[in-house]
Amino acid sequence: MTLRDVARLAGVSVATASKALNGQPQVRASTRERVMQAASQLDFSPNTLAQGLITQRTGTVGLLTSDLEGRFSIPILMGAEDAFGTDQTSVFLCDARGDNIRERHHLRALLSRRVDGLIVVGARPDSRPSLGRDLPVPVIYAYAPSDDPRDLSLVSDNEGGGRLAVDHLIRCGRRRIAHITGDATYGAAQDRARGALGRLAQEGLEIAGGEVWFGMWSEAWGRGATRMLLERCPDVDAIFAGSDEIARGVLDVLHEERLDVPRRVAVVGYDNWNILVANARPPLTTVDMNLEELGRVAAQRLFAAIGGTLGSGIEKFPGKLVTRESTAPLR
Amino acid sequence: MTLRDVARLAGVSVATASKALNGQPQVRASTRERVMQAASQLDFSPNTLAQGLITQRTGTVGLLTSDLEGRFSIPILMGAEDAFGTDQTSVFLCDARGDNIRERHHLRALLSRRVDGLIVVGARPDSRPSLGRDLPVPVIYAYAPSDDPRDLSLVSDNEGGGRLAVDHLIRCGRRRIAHITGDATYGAAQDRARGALGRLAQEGLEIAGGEVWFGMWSEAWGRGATRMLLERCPDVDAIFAGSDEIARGVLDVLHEERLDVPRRVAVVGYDNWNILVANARPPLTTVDMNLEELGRVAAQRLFAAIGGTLGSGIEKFPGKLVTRESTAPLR
DNA sequence: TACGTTCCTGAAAACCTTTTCGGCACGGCT
DNA sequence: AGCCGTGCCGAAAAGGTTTTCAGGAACGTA
Repeated sequence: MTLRDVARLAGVSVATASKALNGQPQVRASTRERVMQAASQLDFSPNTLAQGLITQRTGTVGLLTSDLEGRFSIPILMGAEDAFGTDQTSVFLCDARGDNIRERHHLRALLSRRVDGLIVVGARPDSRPSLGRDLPVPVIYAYAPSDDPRDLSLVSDNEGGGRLAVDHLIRCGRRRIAHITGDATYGAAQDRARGALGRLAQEGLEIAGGEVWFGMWSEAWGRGATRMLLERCPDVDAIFAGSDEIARGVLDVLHEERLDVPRRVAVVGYDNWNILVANARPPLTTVDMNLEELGRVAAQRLFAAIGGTLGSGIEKFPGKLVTRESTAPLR
Repeated sequence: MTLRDVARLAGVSVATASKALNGQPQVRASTRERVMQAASQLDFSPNTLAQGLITQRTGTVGLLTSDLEGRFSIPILMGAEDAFGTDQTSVFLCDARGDNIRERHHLRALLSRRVDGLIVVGARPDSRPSLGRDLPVPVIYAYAPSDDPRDLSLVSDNEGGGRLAVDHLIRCGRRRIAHITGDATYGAAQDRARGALGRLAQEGLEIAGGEVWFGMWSEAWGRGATRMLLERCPDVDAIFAGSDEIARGVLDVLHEERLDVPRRVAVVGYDNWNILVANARPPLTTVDMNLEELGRVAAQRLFAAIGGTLGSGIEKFPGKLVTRESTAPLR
């Protein structure tokens, strides 16, 4: 099962066998053919440890995530896994469970396995501590940016997403647009709200209800806020929810109040979380953060940086609006 | 950064340095101390590739999943990751996207990386093709069993889960219990139904509505089936739903019909999918498949089998009932 | 002093591959 | 005939570690 066996079967030296299998030019075509045949006959596959030891490339990367159960890591992880493909690169998955010292442990383990690079996926879209600048491999931060601006971070453009949602509502002819969103301590909530307000201002509109409704990332808050909103501003004709969960709560109350969606009130969510949007009544128009794409690009950037050098700063990824039946033009 | 550097700094040979760091007995205490000091001073961490090359143990395992986005792989993956810990073992994550040839590719890559073992996580609870018996490393199938009974598979006990749910409803004093569930081609749906019917028979009860309602794993089906059920059997006092999604649909219709949950009708779901059960009105009693535990045990079994040998057959894992407000004793 | 023990240390082989470089054979040229 | 160039192949080193085994020192005993 080793190269030596292949070489013996083909009647050549290991050196020649190696060159034959790796497409090196200094080997006669007929010899190469014999080696290839021997290799496939023995079902030979090279020991990547030995390869890595000598080439100083392992063809592995570490994926350091902080919460696997969180729904944001997964699409990014899939995108990255996808981009690396099965060809050359394998991915070490490490979940730090949000624990800093576990993260250091994982980091240490990954480095001693000589990974070629690292992708760090945060749990919340707010910035997280840098792993440090003195690592022997390139590092890319995804979703949650590093707090060190010299690192390279890829994040979702929340402000753009908020603008996108409101823009769509305006194009649907809505004029009394409210915004119900989650925890105000989340940068993402602030950014989405800023984008929404910006687009409204551009149109000369005020936010319906007089303010952005910050609260929690839950259906219950979506329900509660909607009731308060309807009391203060009964003629609202569109609600932009800061998450699909909140949007579900919003829909629930509108349904109870017999306010037709989308004819009377249009609703836009955020996240494009399939289980929520597909089952909603009616199916929910929402902003998709394009996380798979983000993961894919992270992988590509990392791949390009291996051996070379990495950029720095925070790169924002635009989301995209996915329209379903919860929004429609007025009449 | 290599062992040679450590040895040089400590004034010993690499052999002695290796033995000192690995706790081998044939080294004087003072010498060991010097080596340890040198190692920590240089922040030395051994090259696991070289170690693996010589010890024939890489301390890595492959996690071969068929659908990452599926919600079932993730908890299992977390349990496994958890059990391996950061100490010795790292996990290669490979997602085959349900594609058979991609799976073969990944398998080949993992073997050439000399993983010490494999965990295969299926997408559906039905059986899947075996990877074969002639692999050089132990393999454990999780969630979806292998179709070869000589392999070792760890799966969730769906029949037990169905029994558990109905048992709880009976203890709550319910007598007219219905079962609305998903796609009849899923073994899991059949098993849960069998468990439910078995427990009912044991109590001398018939299923309310006269039959198990098979359909789809969606809220919409939950709503539709509930309407039909209420028409055929208006005095139903409990509904066991085959998934939390379906249960959400059930709750929705009961809410519309002003049938109080749990006083008038009790509802039990399946999966304990947090986003759905926590946000439900009222929060949903449900069966938790204990998938993290399953993943954890899979990892432990695999770890034990490395070097040794593995059992075979299908091992079932009991679920557990998580009670919330959607069920309560009658009066 | 000579010898056997015990304890510790280091040289070297091994794991498997890649890559460099020297060498061999052969043909063509002067 | 002697020389050079070209094309192909193999010996050997390298990568970093573990493990075996031989040897040296110190010590006690005869």
